[in-house]
Order: sequence, then C-alpha cells, then structure tokens
Amino acid sequence: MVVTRFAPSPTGYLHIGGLRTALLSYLWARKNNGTFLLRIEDTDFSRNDEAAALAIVEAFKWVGLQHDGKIEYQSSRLEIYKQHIQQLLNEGKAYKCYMSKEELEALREEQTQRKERPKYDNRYREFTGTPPEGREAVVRIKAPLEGSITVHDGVKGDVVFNVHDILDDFIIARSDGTPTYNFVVAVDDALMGVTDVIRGDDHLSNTPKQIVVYQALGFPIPKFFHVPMIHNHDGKKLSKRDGATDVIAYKTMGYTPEALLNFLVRLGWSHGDQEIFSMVEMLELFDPSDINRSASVYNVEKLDWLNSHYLKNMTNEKLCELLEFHGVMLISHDKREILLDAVKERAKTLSEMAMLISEILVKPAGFEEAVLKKGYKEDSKEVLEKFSTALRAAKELHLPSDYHHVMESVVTEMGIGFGKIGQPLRIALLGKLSGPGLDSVMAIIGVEETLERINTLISY
RNA sequence: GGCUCCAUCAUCUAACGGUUAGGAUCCCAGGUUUUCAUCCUGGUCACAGGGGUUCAAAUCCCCUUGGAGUCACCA
Repeated sequence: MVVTRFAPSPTGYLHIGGLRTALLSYLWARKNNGTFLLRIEDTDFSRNDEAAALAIVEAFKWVGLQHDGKIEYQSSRLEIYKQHIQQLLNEGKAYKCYMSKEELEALREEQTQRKERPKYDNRYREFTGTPPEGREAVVRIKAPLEGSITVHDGVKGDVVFNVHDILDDFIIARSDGTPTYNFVVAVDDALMGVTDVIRGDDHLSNTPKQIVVYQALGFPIPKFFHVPMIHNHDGKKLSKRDGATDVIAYKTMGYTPEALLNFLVRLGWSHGDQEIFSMVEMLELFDPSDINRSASVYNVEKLDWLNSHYLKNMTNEKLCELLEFHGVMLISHDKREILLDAVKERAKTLSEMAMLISEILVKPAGFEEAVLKKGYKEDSKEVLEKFSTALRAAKELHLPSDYHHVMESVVTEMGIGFGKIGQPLRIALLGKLSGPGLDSVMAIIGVEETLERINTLISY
C-alpha cells in the first residue's frame, strides 16, 4: 500500500511548483492503487486556511487531480499533537525549557560573535529544580548529542548529516503550547500512514529533525523523495513575475490542463525521448526513483509548444466547450467546424484562439495606412470588383473550396498571380496582412458579409 | 558564515565505463501556403575547470569554481 500526501501551507492559492509536487505524489499513489491525501499545514493559525484549501481544491479540479478522504487541517488536530508531546514528556524524551526569548537571543548573539553555530546549550535538558517564577516553558525534544543521521532519499541517495553541525534540542511546542512544524509534520505523516513523502528539496535539511521525532515516538520512517526546485532564468527561486502564479491563472491565460501537467511532469523527469504524455501514460511510466537530482528552469516556450500541440489535436467539440470560458460562444454557429479548423493550428493558447475567432467574425474597425500601402495597390480595386462580380454570379457557395474556385477563376481570367487578389482581399476581410486562409474566412462569414467588407474597403 | 544538494547545447533532457554525446523546445535556413501560422527537410549549439582510478571516463574518486537550498517559539 502506498500513501502519499500533498501538504501545502495556506498561502491563498496553488502555485506551479506546488502543483508539480502534488502531481508527482498523485501519480505515484494512483499508479500503486494507493491513497493521495491533502493536508493543510496551518499550525500558525493563519486566518485564511479554509479559503486557501478551497482554492487548492479548485485548482486540483481544473487539472483533474483528486485527493482521497477529507481534507485534514493541522489546526484542528491540536489535541493529537498535545497528546504526543505529553507522551514524550512522560517518557523523558522531551523536556520543558524555561529560557526566555531574550536569553536565547543573547546566547545566540554570543555564539555568533565567537563564530560558532547558534545553538541551544541544553541548559534545561536535565533540569530537575524548581522552575523560575512566572515563566512559560517551551518543550524541547532530546536530540542525539553525537553521531549522524542519514536520510535515505529516493532521489538524492543517502544524505548524511552530522549531528554536531545541524542539530540541537529543538522546540516542539511553543510557550503558548502550540506545536511547531517539524514536529507536526512527522506526527501527521506517521499517523496518517504516509509511506512515501514526495516534496520539494528545500525540505531536505529539515528531514533529520523529523527523523528525530519519528524515532522518539517509535514511528516507522517513510520513504523520502526530495524533488529539485524549479528555477527562473536567473537560477533563482521561481517568483510571481516568472510565472509562479496561481495555477488558475494558467486557465485564464488559455492553457489546457493536459499541457500544463505534461509540462510539469517533464521538469526533472523523463522517459527516453518521449515528450508527450497523457495522464494514462504518466500513470504507467512515472516512478519517483527516476526523478533527476538537479534543479530545472521554468521555460514558457516549451509550455507554449505543448499547449499548441494539445490544441491542434483537440476535437472541435471540446475546443468549443473550452472557448466558452474565454467568451466565445459557438455552440449554435452553423460554420463552427470550418471556423475551428481554420484557427486551431494557429494559436498557442485558447485566449489567443478566441482573439483569432473574433478577428474573423467581427468586421475590421478600420484600415491602417501602413497596411494599405503595403497590400492595397493601384490595380487592387479592379481585382476586388471583378471578384465581387464573380462572387455574385456564383451559386451554392458553402465550403472553403467553393470560394477557392471563384478566386481561381478570377485569377485565371485576369492572368494574375494569387498574390494580387490575396493581399487586398485579406485587408478587406480581416484588416491585416496575415491570418487564416481566405477561402475559409469567406465560407465562415458568407457571401453577403464578404461583399460588404470588400465594398467597405473599396470605398474607404 | 556552518551544513546539505546540484553541475551535458540558450532551455527541458538521453547516456547508468566503450556512441561521430541522442531527442525535444527556442533560434537560423530551405520547402509547402494567396499571407501568417501549421507542417516537412536541414542547420547552429553542450559534457564548468583541474587532478586521479581504468585498456577505456560525461559516467567512479578528490580538489577548485559556480549555482541553489537550509540554518527561528515561520511553514
């Protein structure tokens, strides 16, 4: 049985890095018919936890991830933590420390001055006397005084930490009685039966502390997989500016969940030369042991490429559905197939596609001088008039090919190249010099609208 | 600063002692197209540096350099 979990702190939204570790945990659990838990780490009683959890679930829903069971809030598990703290106290594996914050501060100051590592001096470790008056105590765990702690990591290998360098009797309960992060994480993961902890490698140096807790409580230590961070182009932690925004923002920008997930799974993981992974393939092929050890850089170009790939291979029905979010309603449009075929291969995102569609459906608001100069020459008017005439004479114009035949006949009759009619016609229809095939555009808007737009340009 | 991790094209990556170091994105060129995009073909570009080990090193070891993470009564 494999149990994984995603355990974000409530920041208000799910960002791209979080989604990646969530995805990997999800894949590994599902692949093994295991369980994927969602736990909100809100031990500091931040006010926004429930709303934040909902935001995460909403993002999960959009990309198609689904956690198992109910969402666990650490803030509602206080009693459990207190029990375990008491247990350690009873067993003499933890103790109360009456040192004040000021004293601690002073000690650290001193140590830093002596170029020593700031570290608690164990002054209350074996304390049996009467506590100082009116002091609230913190609870410290008895950490090993020497030797080393080895983290057996599925990604990084065995990582050895020397107790001397990193550990002291760290605080597991604050003076107000609330437990601290490293304690609750270990307790929760153990109690919830988490077998495989997949998380960012910024947690690697926390792991020895958590192992101390596991051992003190007699819990089995899970497997750890510390996955490398995602960096920006400067090699720094991803920030909002770089795209580490709310996952839902990707929906707004017109990315599809398939592309986003495919992009994320390929960051730090690969399977031979394969670039495209469906959810089914990810489930079949993913193994956290294959995750790379080094950090990777977030680059939008690849995401864009993947997104356009998925857009190109999407059915028009599905496209139509997704475009509604971007304000384009095509359900009852009779030329919907032609329209979508014309734009689906030219857009990187859905919002871009929505724009292309409106450029076709809405007549040009005007004509730019530069555009006219480049594409509307002296003979253009004559060509367009001839074309209009031919259009009026033609019968049964429905398909792009029907319109193409008309264009062809005019070109042949006049003994000119396609370019002579293409450029001015494109300006008339779209107001610009590039865009979808003209035969498709005309088939979409119909003869009347086509004639009208040509007329508008001629008399401009 | 201590500790830990990391190091292959601009970017994501393949190679798990033996390859002309492969694929993809980006970029460039050519073809296709009425235009742009798509698509097709081709091209440019990498083992951070230095020592070892070995018949043989991108791969194993050490050092240097560079980058990142972490060191709280934050999570």
